[in-house]
Amino acid sequence: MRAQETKQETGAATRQRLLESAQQLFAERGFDRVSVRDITDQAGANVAAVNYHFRSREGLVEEVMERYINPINDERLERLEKLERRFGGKGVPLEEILDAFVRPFVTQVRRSEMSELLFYRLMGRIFGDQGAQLPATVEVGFRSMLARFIKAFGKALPGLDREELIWRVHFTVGSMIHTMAHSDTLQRFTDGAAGSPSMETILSRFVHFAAAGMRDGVAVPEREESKGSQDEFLF
Amino acid sequence: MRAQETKQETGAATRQRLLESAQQLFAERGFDRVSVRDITDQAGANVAAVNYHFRSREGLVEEVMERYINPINDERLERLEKLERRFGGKGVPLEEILDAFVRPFVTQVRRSEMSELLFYRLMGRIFGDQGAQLPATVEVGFRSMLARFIKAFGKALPGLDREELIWRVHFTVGSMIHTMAHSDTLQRFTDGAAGSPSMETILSRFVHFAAAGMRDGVAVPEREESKGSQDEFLF
DNA sequence: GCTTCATTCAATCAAATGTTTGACATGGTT
DNA sequence: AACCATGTCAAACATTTGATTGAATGAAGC
Repeated sequence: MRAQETKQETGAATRQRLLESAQQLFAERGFDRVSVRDITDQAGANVAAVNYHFRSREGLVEEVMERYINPINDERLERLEKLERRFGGKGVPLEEILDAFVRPFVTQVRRSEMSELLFYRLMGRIFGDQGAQLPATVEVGFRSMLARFIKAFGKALPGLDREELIWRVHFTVGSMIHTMAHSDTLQRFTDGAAGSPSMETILSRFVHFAAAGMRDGVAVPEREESKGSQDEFLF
Repeated sequence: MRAQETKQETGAATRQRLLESAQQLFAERGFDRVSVRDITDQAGANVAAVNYHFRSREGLVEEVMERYINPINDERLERLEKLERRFGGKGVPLEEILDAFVRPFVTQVRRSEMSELLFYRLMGRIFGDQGAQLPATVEVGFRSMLARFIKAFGKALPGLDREELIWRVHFTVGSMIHTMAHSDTLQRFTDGAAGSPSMETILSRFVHFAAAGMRDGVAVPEREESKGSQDEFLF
């Protein structure tokens, strides 16, 4: 417990190497499919090092997950608050909120020393490799951040039913995660017809796509003949 | 090899039970995280049964993956062709194409004897649990199906740059997969504020969301005010 | 009754897994 | 010097893993 904070110069080096080997291998193969020995070998460390520095394999997994996700969530909130200060009481534009939601990934990819591809894959896996449930701090942070953004989206889309809104946010989040985790697959499936756009271009495309999707049918549920508000749509 | 086709009445029963236990456990925990013994125990079979009937654990995994995905891809194509016959040379409505793309899941969930939740989770895992790469037949089928749909989307969205189109399809696919795999997570994250909509409602919401996202900025009868067509968006 | 074939099963295998142990090294403090 | 905390390491641990073997079962065909 205490050992993780009180670190010597030399010891911290091994810890760091383990962390970096781990996140790279996790990104490449997924959180399962990577053994403790895979990690220690690549880090040039002893097998026992993982248990010494992180208590258990699970502890290492959790730390890798928290390492970037928590800063990303924090930055998301900072950006959102800044926007709300800038635009005053009513109406941050939808596109700006979406930008605040996704751009922190770009900020953090630089802090990491991983390639863009690998970093985004790792991010995608954290949410996608379901079953590996999120560590408590991540789950809690993500929940409150999401609640905060749902509120902001609600303001930007006045008149939209709350349940409808939540599902559109869900679609948006899914689109984002999948884009991060599987953009290389896209290339494989389309014989390279997806081009090699810069991150900025992808971001822009995503924001426009999501904004249009979320905005759709704001004021009226499109069909006047539908009775109530939260009624089922006829398909 | 040959044993998988030539099956006796009694033998087929065990094979079937293994398949059903496997798909349920895979859906619940993910393709890793389930051991051969987990499966044989739940199926009330001997440990050797998996290797006898499916050659290896991997063989079982592949069969579970192919079992529904291939029929789904087939049904997608059938629906699309039917639509094109109905609407003639130009212009199947975007929403109809999207419907043809997602509705086959609803068809197949009935054929399976799994709960909706579990079935969709399984479908989500097949594409989401990246690293477990798709079996050859699935990969090939998916590729050609996707190419076919991209062409159809292109017709429904005239003037849209091909690369841009592909990315929007990617966003759409991601949204769909995530929705299937993580709709229960949505409930957890939003304290049940997402309601308990029927599959039909979710489908309708998804189709509208994706259609709006894909249509964004495209000059179509609906929105006259849109400016250019295939310009790069400034962000 | 005998053979043939698919199927089932207990037993066993080697390999890989995460974790623990106790010895050892090192550098700083008293 | 003695002491102590921190870190490293080879060795070993008990489980779990996917897979294989060879004997047994049983029904179908001759």
